[in-house]
Amino acid sequence: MPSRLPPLNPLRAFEAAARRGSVSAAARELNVTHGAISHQIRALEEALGVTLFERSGKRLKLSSQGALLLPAVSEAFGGIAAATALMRQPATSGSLAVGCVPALLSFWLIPRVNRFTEQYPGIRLSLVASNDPAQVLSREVDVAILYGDGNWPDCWTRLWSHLRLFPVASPTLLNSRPLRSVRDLADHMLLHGDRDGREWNTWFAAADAIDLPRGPQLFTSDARLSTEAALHGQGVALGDTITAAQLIARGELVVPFDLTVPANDAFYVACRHEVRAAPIARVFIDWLFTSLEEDSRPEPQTSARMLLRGRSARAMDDVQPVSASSGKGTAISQKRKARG
Amino acid sequence: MPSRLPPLNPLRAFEAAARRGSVSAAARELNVTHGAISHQIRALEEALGVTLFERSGKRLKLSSQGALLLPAVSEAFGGIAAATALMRQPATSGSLAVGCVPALLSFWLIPRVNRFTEQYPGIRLSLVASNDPAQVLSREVDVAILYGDGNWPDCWTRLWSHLRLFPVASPTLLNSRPLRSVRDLADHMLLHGDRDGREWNTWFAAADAIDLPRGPQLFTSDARLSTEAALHGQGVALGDTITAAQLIARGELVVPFDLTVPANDAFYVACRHEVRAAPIARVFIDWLFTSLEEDSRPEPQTSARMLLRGRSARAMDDVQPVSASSGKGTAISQKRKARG
DNA sequence: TTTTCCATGTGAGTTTTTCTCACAGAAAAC
DNA sequence: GTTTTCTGTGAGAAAAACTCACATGGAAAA
Repeated sequence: MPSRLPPLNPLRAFEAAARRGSVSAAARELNVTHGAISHQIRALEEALGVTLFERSGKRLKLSSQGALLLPAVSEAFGGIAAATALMRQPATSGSLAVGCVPALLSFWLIPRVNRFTEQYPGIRLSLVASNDPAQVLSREVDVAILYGDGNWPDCWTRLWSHLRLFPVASPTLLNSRPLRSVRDLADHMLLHGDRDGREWNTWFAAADAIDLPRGPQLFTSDARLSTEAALHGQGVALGDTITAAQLIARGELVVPFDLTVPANDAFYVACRHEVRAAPIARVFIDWLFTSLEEDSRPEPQTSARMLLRGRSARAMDDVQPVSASSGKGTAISQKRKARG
Repeated sequence: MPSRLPPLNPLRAFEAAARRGSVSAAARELNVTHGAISHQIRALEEALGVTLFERSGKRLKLSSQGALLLPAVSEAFGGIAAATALMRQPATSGSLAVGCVPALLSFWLIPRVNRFTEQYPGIRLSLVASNDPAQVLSREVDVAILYGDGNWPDCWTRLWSHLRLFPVASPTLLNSRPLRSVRDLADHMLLHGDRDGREWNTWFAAADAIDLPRGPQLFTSDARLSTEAALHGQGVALGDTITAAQLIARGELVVPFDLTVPANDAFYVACRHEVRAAPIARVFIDWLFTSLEEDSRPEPQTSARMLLRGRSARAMDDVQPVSASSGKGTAISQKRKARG
């Protein structure tokens, strides 16, 4: 009766040799002689009763049976290596790859990340501008802040924040070409952070201005670009209280109208289950949530409401003021992939 | 510089002990002494620099660090075991445990299983009468034919057959006490294959006889028992074209009315993903589907329709003949767990 | 064509790992 | 309280892993 598992050390030698395509290279990797690898491969072939390599010519070539075995073994050892690497790794040192929606990365995370790195100097963050959930599973990133509906199977996922959308523009632009009513938007370039103008359509619908003639339009692939264009006075973009909050607070962007539109989607934090269990990931995720709370506690409530109230006194034309109904002020919403 | 992988044999001992929650049980499983397991766990803890078990009381309890490690290791070893099992196992030899709904097992699979075993004499089938999906995951059975809605997570699942229900009774019984109309059912014992009479209620509703007075009732835990009672002339049960088809074809049961009722649930074939990949499971599953096709091809279409048409000529009272709408004849439906 | 380099295979001997055995203490069951 | 069952431990035995030295053969360079 053969045991459930093959001899594991010979299996390790097989995996290294197959991956490297060379007995000598595997030997070097595992810090043993080539003879040891050769013996181990033979031992495994004998235990399994199959030929794992074709031996024709100087170098080994994987047999069809060996090719069947390699993927499962590679994955298995990969999983073990990752899990034990986590065990060896102290809670507050090591590297962490973080994926983040581009606009959020530029306008929220990057201005704040020094708070995290100062608190955890042993952690080396690697930031990736991306809204691709597949990068979580493929291990390109360890933790991701994604914009979407949160339905990513096989991941640990938690809602980070809902959003609301509203128009933003550079104060310089609005000084030279004021926005007194929604109709005045036709005099400005509309800056889209999505490719089909869905965000702006949603806002116009809520403003009962879906059929209003529009001026020139600029379409960009993500909200970071449209926001940057707005910052440069190119036109009016749709912002949200999270990514645009600091820009608004610093007066780099102003909010001409009181109307906000809730997004269908939201920001979520996601990671693989095994990563969620790692202390280094946990401290970063905890930091994300507490940072958001701190942002939404005394300061952004003040700045967002003061700001929007200022605008409503100036541009109350056919857009009605939105009742500030919650202590969190007007949450900003946005369309899927548009915040990306 | 620690190697990429921890010592693999100690890791195997850890996994077995953690899974079993017992050093002695792990020792038995791996065919070594408990002392060997104890040493190996210690060696692993030393190599990783962590404590994997809490040692308070008699038995081991997984520590938080151990709990971090176990899932990855279990999965890794599961993948290796599956891959190597494939290598060792010829396609048409070995043992396969099959779970099957009791009625289907007795009246469909057992009369046919010789066809499979004759075709694959090297395969040793083990049959279990059960409709419990948990047995698939817990490895008590390798493949299961289950009656339900097909929603069993973590399993490979494929629809095998939909069903329709209709009354069946022994010809001997009907000779002495004929069924000329639905009202005549009150003169017979109603044989239930479920505990709440839901099947018969469904059929009576379709027959516009939900309020018809009913005679004596016998409730059984599964359709095999109710069918067997019908075979013994105890009364009228609800049958279906799959489990009752052969009985009907052989004249052991007759169908007094033309009305059939579709089931909410169906028969599904289910197995663990790793089992699905095994050639031995694949040949059995393929055989199941081809056998069903062969059953529904020329012969059962003929026998089922001839049979039902015979009844409609005899008992057309207030039950209207069902239009034979498909080449597969009248499919038989039944209620969840009732076919069990 | 010959020479050189580099690859893997192999058997015997050495080292390391795995395992057994016997004893021990403690917890749990009776 | 006694008995059973559990895990831990050190020393020694057995098995696995590894080294070493020799061997063969393929491929590239001269």
